[in-house]
Amino acid sequence: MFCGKKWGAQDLATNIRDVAKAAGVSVATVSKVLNGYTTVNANTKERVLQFVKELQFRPNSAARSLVGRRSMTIGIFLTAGLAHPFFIQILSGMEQALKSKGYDLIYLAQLSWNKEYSFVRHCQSRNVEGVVVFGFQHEDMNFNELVESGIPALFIDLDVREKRAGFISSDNQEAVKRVVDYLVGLNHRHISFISGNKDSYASRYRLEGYRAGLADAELPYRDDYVAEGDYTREAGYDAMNRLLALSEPPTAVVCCSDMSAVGAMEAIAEAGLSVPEDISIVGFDDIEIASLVRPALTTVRQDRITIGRKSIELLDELINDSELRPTETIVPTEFIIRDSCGPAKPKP
Amino acid sequence: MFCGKKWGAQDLATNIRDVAKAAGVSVATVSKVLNGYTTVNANTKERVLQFVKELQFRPNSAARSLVGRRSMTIGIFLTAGLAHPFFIQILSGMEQALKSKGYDLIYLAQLSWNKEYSFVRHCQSRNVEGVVVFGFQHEDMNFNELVESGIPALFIDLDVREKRAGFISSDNQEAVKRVVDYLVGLNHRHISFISGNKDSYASRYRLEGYRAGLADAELPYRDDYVAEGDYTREAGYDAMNRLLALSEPPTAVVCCSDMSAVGAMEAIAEAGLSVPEDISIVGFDDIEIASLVRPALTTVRQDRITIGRKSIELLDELINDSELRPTETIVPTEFIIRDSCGPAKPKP
DNA sequence: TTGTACGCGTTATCAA
DNA sequence: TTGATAACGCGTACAA
Repeated sequence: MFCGKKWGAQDLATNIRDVAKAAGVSVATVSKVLNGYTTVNANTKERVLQFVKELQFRPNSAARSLVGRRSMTIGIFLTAGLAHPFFIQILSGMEQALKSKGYDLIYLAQLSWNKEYSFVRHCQSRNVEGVVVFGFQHEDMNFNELVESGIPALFIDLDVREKRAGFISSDNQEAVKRVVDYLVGLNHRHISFISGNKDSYASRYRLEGYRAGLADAELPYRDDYVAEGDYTREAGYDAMNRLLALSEPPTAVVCCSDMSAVGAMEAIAEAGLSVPEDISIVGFDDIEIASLVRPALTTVRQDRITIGRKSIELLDELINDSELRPTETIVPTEFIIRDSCGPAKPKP
Repeated sequence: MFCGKKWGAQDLATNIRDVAKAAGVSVATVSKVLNGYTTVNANTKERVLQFVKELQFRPNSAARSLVGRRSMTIGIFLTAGLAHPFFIQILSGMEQALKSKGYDLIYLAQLSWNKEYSFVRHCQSRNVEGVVVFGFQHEDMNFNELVESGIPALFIDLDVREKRAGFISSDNQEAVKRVVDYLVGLNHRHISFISGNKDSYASRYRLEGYRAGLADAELPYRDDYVAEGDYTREAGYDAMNRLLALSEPPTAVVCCSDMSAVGAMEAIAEAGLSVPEDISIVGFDDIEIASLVRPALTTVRQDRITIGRKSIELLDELINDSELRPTETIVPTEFIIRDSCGPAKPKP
């Protein structure tokens, strides 16, 4: 059976009254000291702080958020679950900022998609001050409810410009344009694109970059050179097979993720061709696998640490300034050249 | 500036009083309905539940935990940070159990190692009901404080048997013994072991398994065949180079992680040797990379989903039964045979 | 400069 | 079977 709120035999958690008693002042004074009021005598302040330290006092956050002060809690809202290979790197970036801003991170595990459940209500019941959202589309359930709730929200990889909501993403368009420029410089004239989920924000802008790169080189845009994927290895494999079946297959392929690039390379190997001699491949993300695979993958590195850190910093601004206009932040990428690209084969 | 606790123009969060008013009953009655008391009329119960649904009422968890009821919050305590490649898979397993038990997960980001900071106080101030701990050693700071605090704790990969604390891990010893048996079956007589951090719990028991396997095959244990690593690729690379420098290098190597196996394979390739023709390699974990690398890595799969799920289930038991004796749980592993092992070369 | 007293939203006790 | 009310720990007007 559950045996009360505390864990030990007796309640050991010191509260503000213990500190007040020890320091010989009132609880109000202790509270003022802790909340940075200047209307308190330097000596008493000193004394109070000393006992706070001695008794290892930490204000109970439940009581604190109950009286209407801050809960110092940020929620994360993920469609893909915590273990998403890309998101997890973002988390490390978030850690630093969370720490320096003093937030703890709460993962609302109860998330479910049935009608009874409301993510917003869940946040409210937890007194969450703001949320980071990842893996979302505009059409998804709960989206409007979230945006309209006025809970400060920061979206990763989804362009949301609403009151109290901002977003952050890599410079997808510029990144892919640079990749195409690079391939053009290697004399490629038949360049394909394997997309991510077709209406995901990131994939859309990467496609734009692809078109811009072609336009810049005065190369025609061909529908059949764009193969739809969904960021996965399997989708990359299938997409590549479709491209190989064309009467005039591409000599270079830009993929929307490293995993789909790996899948594409497998398809190429199965077709008896080789990378980069026959076909050049470029990935996206620079996950660990990119440098492990053979040939090592030329790819676009997303600065996930910065994305994570900035997410929290921006969310913190959104929380602290209710009048802030919608913010959007684009994080530069880095082009990592390894071994999966080579000069285009001269026409036979 | 910060503008009050709520996000919108007015406070929209319905509370228990709103529900009571709407249903024409007292707050006490609503509370009883919500907490499963049977001393409430079926009709009123019905009415109350209807308005709870209609108003989308969710009890404020801060208020709830303040009055001494449960906070439904579980903390995680990691030395390695959230992005640890192994831990992240465990998280997915935890998700399911958290959801079904009704917990949310809080990551105490403020974690720091200075003297002022007390992890236990942090948990108490957040009313955390229990913690999952990963990446810890017995000697680590805060360890005693945590164990003595009486906060229910579940350790992953660390053998802790204390009041209110239990642990879970893979069957490390058995797993490695089976690997050695397998290699012996391939006629290997010179089998090395690349360890993880030498005093980590997992590495210690894997070493035991290695010794047991050798003993079983009546093969001598040689100190110089055990190379210390720390689970990383770099350490695996270095360790392998030390093994290759022996006057009688091993023909098979058991590694404590897939990443160190990858490092070892790189060292072997650089030495002009090949896997598995010259040297057989076995990894541990079966992370995604294991199947991507060439040759695909033969390895031990840890059932991370089960480890994660059981962590929460066990912790839940620890939370709900203060008299529970220390629990320990060993999760079976699976031996995954791929392409990195072959028969031992006959002596020249 | 300090202290008293009320309220935050909920649960538990006890009287009705 | 229901309702009034005292906690829970803290922040903050307002009084001293």
